[in-house]
Amino acid sequence: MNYWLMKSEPDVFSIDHLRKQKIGGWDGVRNYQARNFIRAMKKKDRVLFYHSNAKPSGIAGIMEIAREAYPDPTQFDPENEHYDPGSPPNAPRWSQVDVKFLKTFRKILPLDEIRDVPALQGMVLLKRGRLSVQPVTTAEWRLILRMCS
DNA sequence: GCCAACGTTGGC
DNA sequence: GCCAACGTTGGC
Repeated sequence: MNYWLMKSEPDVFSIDHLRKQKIGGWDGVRNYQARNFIRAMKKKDRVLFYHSNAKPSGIAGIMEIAREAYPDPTQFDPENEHYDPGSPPNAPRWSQVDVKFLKTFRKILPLDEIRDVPALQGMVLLKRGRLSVQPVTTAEWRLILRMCS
């Protein structure tokens, strides 16, 4: 079992949206490093749902991988804001996964609280602020779940 | 809305 | 292959 963290702006897609629809497609990732993590995800892997550009920004809950990587259709849709005319149809550049809602934390875990926890100083979230899909260690996962459950 | 960080693009 | 210009992310 691997653990991950994925970011979304709640104005666009929040954990409440996912809770209502139960399963959602995580499309629109347009960064190669993030894409490579998407492609490494396995069914049942667990994911922290992070709200970015929020008040406050932080971890809102958890989900799991419901479907492993497949081509993100929005890359071929000229009407879509994530359209990528350079993506070869026979070797699509961008992938997505489907995620399943598991739980909303009673209280969001804000970024500034994460910064205050010594055991979480190594989180990719703190070191690589702009990466929208990133791995989480087992120790980080367990601690965050303990803090938020 | 500002701006720092950083990824991508494209000229050379 | 370098690097300046530019665009995007995301905290504040």
